[in-house]
Amino acid sequence: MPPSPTIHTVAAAANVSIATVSKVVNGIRTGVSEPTRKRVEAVIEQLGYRPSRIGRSLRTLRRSTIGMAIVDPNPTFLADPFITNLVAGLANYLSMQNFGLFLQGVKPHQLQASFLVRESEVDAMCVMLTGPPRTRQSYMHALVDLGQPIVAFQELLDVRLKDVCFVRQDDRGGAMEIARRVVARGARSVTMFIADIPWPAIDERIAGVRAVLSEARIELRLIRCDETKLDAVARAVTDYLDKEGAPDALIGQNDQIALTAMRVLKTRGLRIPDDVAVYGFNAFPFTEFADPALTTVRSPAYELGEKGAELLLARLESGQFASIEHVLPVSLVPGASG
Amino acid sequence: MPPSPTIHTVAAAANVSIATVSKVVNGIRTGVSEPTRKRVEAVIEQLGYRPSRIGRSLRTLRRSTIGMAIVDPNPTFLADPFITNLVAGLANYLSMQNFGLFLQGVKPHQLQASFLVRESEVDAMCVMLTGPPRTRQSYMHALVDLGQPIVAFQELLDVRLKDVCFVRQDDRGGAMEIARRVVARGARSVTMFIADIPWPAIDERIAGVRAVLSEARIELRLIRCDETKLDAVARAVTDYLDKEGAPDALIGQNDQIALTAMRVLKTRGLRIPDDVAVYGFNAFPFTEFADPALTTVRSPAYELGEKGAELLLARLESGQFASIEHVLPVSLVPGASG
DNA sequence: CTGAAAGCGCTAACAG
DNA sequence: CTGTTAGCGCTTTCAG
Repeated sequence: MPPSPTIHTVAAAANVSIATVSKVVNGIRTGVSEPTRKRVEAVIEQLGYRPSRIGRSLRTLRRSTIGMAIVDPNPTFLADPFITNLVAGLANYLSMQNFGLFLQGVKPHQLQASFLVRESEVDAMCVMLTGPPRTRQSYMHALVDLGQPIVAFQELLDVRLKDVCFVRQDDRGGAMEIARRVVARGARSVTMFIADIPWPAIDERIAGVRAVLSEARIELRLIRCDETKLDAVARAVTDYLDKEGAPDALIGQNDQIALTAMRVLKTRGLRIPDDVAVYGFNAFPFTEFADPALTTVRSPAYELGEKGAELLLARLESGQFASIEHVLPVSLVPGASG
Repeated sequence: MPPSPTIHTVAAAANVSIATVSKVVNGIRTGVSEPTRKRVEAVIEQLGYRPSRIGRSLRTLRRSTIGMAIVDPNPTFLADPFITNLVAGLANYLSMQNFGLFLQGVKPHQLQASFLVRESEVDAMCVMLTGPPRTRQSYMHALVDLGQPIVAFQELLDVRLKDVCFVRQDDRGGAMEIARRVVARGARSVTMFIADIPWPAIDERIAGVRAVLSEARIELRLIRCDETKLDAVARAVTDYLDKEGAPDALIGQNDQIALTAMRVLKTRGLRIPDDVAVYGFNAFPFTEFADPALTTVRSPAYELGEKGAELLLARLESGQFASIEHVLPVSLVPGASG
């Protein structure tokens, strides 16, 4: 296979200098005559010349590439539709602006060893973290030390972190809407099933639910389980029903948990929503498979990705983030489950 | 913000030449004394020096980056769990070998305009295509013309395409297993719901089902619908039941279709599997939400991604693909739906 | 309007 | 063992 043509190959073939080729490639209208431009363009076409982003980057010191690190102990780090949609929004917005997306799933303890951190490759970073608060914080610090702009998704604002922008959805607000529905139904006992590792977004949801319920003098019970394993969730729900009986309302931290709970409730012969009202969070397509349709909250995951990209590119342009936090609204998706 | 330290900064601070720094950074044991190494490493640490992949790439003409183009008219090009798992497998394998993944979702008519095609940025490409056969073929040719190695996922082998490796799952075999179950149940009428645009993997599934059924002298009815819209699927199923009545067995091209069909059947009061046996394809987690559990086929999507990465890296190393096609087996996941 | 030349950060061959 | 040097492909300034 012959080596790819470079700007020199093109220049030689078109009998011009590399400077002229560069101007043509970059669409610089001034300083190159129409005949010359035509000739160069013809040669480019004929040779199949593709400018090297590497060469350009080295010269301009801009890489036009954003890194996205998804910290997740799970190898299938893209499994969650929330992340998936967010990445799609991010990738699409970047693409439109001719920016590339460098995607990497990284296991919690490997972040430091990842070349996204160890080597200099991208103009800026996006992160989606998991794990307990202490660990996440140390990740954020490690990332900040890189001296690159960062967009952190679904993290709570930490003003001590410089050149970081926090982009998240209004989890608290969404949870409050759910809780208001619970209250309106007249539920007296409410149980929420949540992941067994702390997560800022989930804490927000809990806080939102609690705020509304406590005002109505309704107690909230919290049950933790390994939300990544559907059978662990099912077991937790089963155990709960055995020990405590059925609550009036059951809230899942996300749709997967709610749907799993719904199955368990149904096998017990409990009617939804008459015996137990069920609520989820995130409103992704598979929610539609539920029967009855799940009452949930739509996550603007795709829009979060887009917004993160937008803010990051603006930051690269202007030298600083316009704002250090951006919260997108969520909206209730009423179903028949509660 | 001070500019990032370069190899020169480090060399100056450590009182050595840039060549020595380079050796230390790249772990070249020979030709640098232990004290010098220590000193350089200390400076690197202290300055927070991160070698630039750009500089290295320019020099070595290797970018250590693979591009993944997902051609999809849908902006949420990552929505399908099959693709999601495949990308995760790809990304993880590449990461382990210190390769980066450049991810891009591209609308069908935009492939040529994408910078992954227009500019030279990656060492090799992976593609996941959609669309009618003619179009896909033209995409493949456009990609081949780039003169880069390509791994095409879920495409049928085309020996005319040079330096391309086709990585796919045994869709036909999986479909045959499903069909054998259908036959074993004693079904006489079988209907398969499929996407309204042709897709090689789906054609394989159809062919597999048909092969087994025809041997048992069972006719297969094919119904096309817009599989990307769940309500379109539901409507197609409803229409079919109205016009033709319930078949003994209903096969969905994928789990989403099967689950949607199941809902419709249930609202009609049809029992599954007694009245209608239902089968899906791809076995992703949400299948578990179904009641009864869906009989389906597990897709080795993650493994496809890994295998593609492995073959591509080996190709980069050796100069040519070891084999031009790689087919991974699928396995039946028996459920209670048929 | 066009071209010569410098230099972005790095590796590798070679000289000392 | 260490340093000097020549580019890799490109953009940009400046001179012609």
